Order: sequence, then structure tokens, then C-alpha cells
Amino acid sequence: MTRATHRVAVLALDAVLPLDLGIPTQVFGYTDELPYRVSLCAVAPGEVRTTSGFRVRAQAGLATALAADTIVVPGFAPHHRAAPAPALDLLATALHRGRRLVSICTGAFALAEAGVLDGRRATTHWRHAAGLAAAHPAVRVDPAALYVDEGQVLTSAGVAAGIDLCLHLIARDLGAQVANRMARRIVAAPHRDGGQAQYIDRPVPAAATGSLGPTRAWALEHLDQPLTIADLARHAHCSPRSLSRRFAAETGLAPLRWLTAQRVGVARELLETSGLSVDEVARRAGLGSAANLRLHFRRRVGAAPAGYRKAFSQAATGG
DNA sequence: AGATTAGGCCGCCATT
DNA sequence: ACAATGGCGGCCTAAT
Repeated sequence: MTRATHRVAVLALDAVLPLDLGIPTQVFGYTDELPYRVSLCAVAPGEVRTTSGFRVRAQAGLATALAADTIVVPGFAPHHRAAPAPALDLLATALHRGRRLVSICTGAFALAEAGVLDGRRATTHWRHAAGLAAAHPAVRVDPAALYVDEGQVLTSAGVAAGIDLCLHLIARDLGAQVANRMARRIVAAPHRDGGQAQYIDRPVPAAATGSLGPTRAWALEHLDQPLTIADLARHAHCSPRSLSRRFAAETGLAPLRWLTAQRVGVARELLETSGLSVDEVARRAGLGSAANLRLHFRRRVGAAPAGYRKAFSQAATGG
């Protein structure tokens, strides 16, 4: 996106899920430092009912939504109340006009009903994935993804995944640094990858997004060895200076910071799943010595390695 | 815990 | 005119 403000319409259907409604409004509208202008739209401006009985005031109607660059459909209760026809028409029209369409949770049902998801990959809350697939055979439902980015049409799983998707959009629009900064401000985990499973808190292979994807994947396989910027640059066939720059653009982190973050992640997993000594964990994670591991672990996880392992095993055994 | 030192980070500018 | 690149150098961080 360029400098111009980007209009985001949050399209509240009836029986909307209040948490889902809040996510896009809050994330995009969190600070006016971001070039987003958020409006809450409904088929008829006025009060919108939420599933928990709250009433929210939508200041704008469908015309405003149609003028927006991005339309977000939060989750609603599609089985209690079908999405109204005007809203479905709006979504179909917006698609043809090249607008970006986003759903959170069961909001995907409205997109599917509007035909917007036909032939596309999409996801929704895992409890509704089978229902979505059954009702809309033309939609390629991925029940495990946190979110799915089909370019113009993006869908996400539950509420938390909605946050991830919003951050992903900010990264797309404004770069990874801005998204990471926002994640920090709203105290979310930075950049969970969309391909990540809904209930496994561990990225399988990190997505090869951006031109440095292969280099990052390669680095992940050699985390236990010392890696310098020169090594990474060599692998990426560019200069160290460019490597740093592109790394920052794609991950929001400088190369060494990213490496350290990954290494602490490995150490954390080793502490959770193995009985290796702290020193051995440090070595295998590429952090050299126990002293060094302690330094970074405390900095990033907020606990000492041994204490973390103890707390984790107690929690895992239900103690 | 503090000092040392190698290496990383990043703004700036010339180059492509 | 523009965007991406790569080298330079000063300041900062991190590992020992």
C-alpha cells in the first residue's frame, strides 16, 4: 500500500460475535499512526445485535462498505440467522471491484454464501470447517490453517487467528517491522504463520514467504552451527548489506536477532521435551554455553531455563 | 560483574 | 526519475 489512507470496513452481520467484531476494529484502528480508517458497517446503520445480547452501534451502511479498500466480515451465528441478501450482493460486487475481502471465524460462511470463495482455499473455525465444506463444495476448506491468504480473499480461524490475520495484512500493507511493532503494542505473539495448525503451537516448516524463504529454511537447519551474516548472504547470493536489509523487510528483525529468537525457540523445545543438561541444550540450540542461553532465555521467555523446565513439566503432568 | 573485542546494525551515499 | 543494491564507517550489542 502507498501513503494514502486505506479504508477498512468491518461488516457486522446480525448475531455477530462481539470478540470477532472487536478484533479488526481494534487492531486496524489501534493507533492513528497507522494509515487505516475503520468504519463499522451494517446492512442498515444502527444497532447490531451480538450473540451475547450486547448491542453495538454501526455508524455506516453498505455504501460505505462498498467504498472501502478492505471489507472484514467478523464471525456471526450463520445457523441462527442467515447473512442478509444485500450483504451477500455487496460482497460479490466488492470482489469484482477488486476489493480485499477478509473473514474471521464463521464470517467465512458469508463469504462462501456470496460465492466469493468458490474455487479458492479458505479456512474457518475448526468446529465449523466440515459444515462449511459440506454446504459449499466449491470451496477448498483447509480446516487446519490459522489463516489462508488467497491474495484478494483472506480467511481466518478463531478469534486469535483473526488477530494473526490482521497483523499479516498490516505486514503486507506496511511491512513486517510495522506489523511486529503493532504486535508488541497489542501484546500479541509476533507473526504466527498462516500455515500453522490451529491447535498446535508450533510452526511446521516456516513459510517460505519472501525471497529469503529458502535462506531462512536453510538457517533453521543449521541453527546449531555458528552462522554469520556473511554465511547467510552467501547462501542468498547477495551482499551482507542487502541480506540485512531484506531480512528486516521480510521478518521485521535483523538477522542476528531473528537467529537468536529461533535458537531460544529450539532451546525451549529441548527443555520441554528432553532431559538434556542446560549446557547441552545451549550447545544444540546454537547458543554456545549455558551462560549465554540463560541470558537470552531470560530476556525472551522471562524465566531461567532450569526453572522453566521445572514449571513446564509440572504443568504438563497436571501438577 | 566488568572489560575486552569481534561482529552486527543501520544511516548515508554512490552505483546499478 | 526511480527503486534496489552494495560499500563505508560510526555506533552498539553480544560473547567470552
